[in-house]
Amino acid sequence: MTLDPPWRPPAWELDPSQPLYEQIAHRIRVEIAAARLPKGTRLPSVRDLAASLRVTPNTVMRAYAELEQDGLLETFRGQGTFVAREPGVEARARARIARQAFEHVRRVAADLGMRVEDLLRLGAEEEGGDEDARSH
Amino acid sequence: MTLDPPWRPPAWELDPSQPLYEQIAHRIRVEIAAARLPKGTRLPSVRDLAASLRVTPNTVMRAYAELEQDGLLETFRGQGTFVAREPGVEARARARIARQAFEHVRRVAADLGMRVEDLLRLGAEEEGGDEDARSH
DNA sequence: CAAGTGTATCATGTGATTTAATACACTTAA
DNA sequence: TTAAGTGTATTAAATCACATGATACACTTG
Repeated sequence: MTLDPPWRPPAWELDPSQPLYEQIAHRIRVEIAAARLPKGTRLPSVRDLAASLRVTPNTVMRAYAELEQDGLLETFRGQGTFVAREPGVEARARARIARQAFEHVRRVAADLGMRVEDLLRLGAEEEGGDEDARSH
Repeated sequence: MTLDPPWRPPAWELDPSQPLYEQIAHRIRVEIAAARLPKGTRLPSVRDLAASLRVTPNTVMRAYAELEQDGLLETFRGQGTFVAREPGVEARARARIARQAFEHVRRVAADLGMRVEDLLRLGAEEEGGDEDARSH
């Protein structure tokens, strides 16, 4: 075999209380968006990544499937899973993430009746503060 | 009875795939942060809100408990649940939400190796666009 | 053919969430 | 005192998404 040296994922910690397959998909999405995963790059096989993450192949499958659904990946039976060659994948992935982030703060700001600008300024000021301010 | 006219929640839809008690807590948190729920305001009784949301009293209890834990509410047995009188509740609630929102975009930007400023600018441009841009 | 790909389908287990039904402790008005 | 309305606690059960584990199939390449 040894067609292409498959991309090797960086050390991953799967902690946060989010579905495993979502975490996996998210990490890959980010790697693509950040252009650290060039188009055409071969991903680890479902079984390999599963083993490396101490997870079931089924779970990795679900992550890959979601990303293929998004058009970020393309798979070929018997060959492997690759970052989509379609032009603009990185840009699309990046734009998508950026838009979601913006809409998030947009909604929060609207809920509070604030402008996005002011909300973020306030949030930045609170950096590292608060913790458990109220002594109760 | 009829001590105080308890605060009447606006029409609520409990759709998003988040725990019910989290959704309830979030809505109240926002109302407090936005100062639409002044300190000392009496909330609907656990049973009333539960009935109005077509939910179990247990679920509302959990939401109230979480907010009391955060110091946003204070409860008195036999009397009811109220917005904490402690000075600065609204500000604290608002600051907390703002900080979380900021840290969110902060992390996303870091993941992409972008500055928060640029991330949001990009996200704002994409407003309403994309949808399902890739034709696959 | 053999080894390595993706894919599909089960049955099963697990854990958080939610329901439902009670029961208890307290406060207030009648 | 009584009754109605508060919050609170407990228990059993149902549900559901998630993840596992095992197995089988389809395909590509050397």
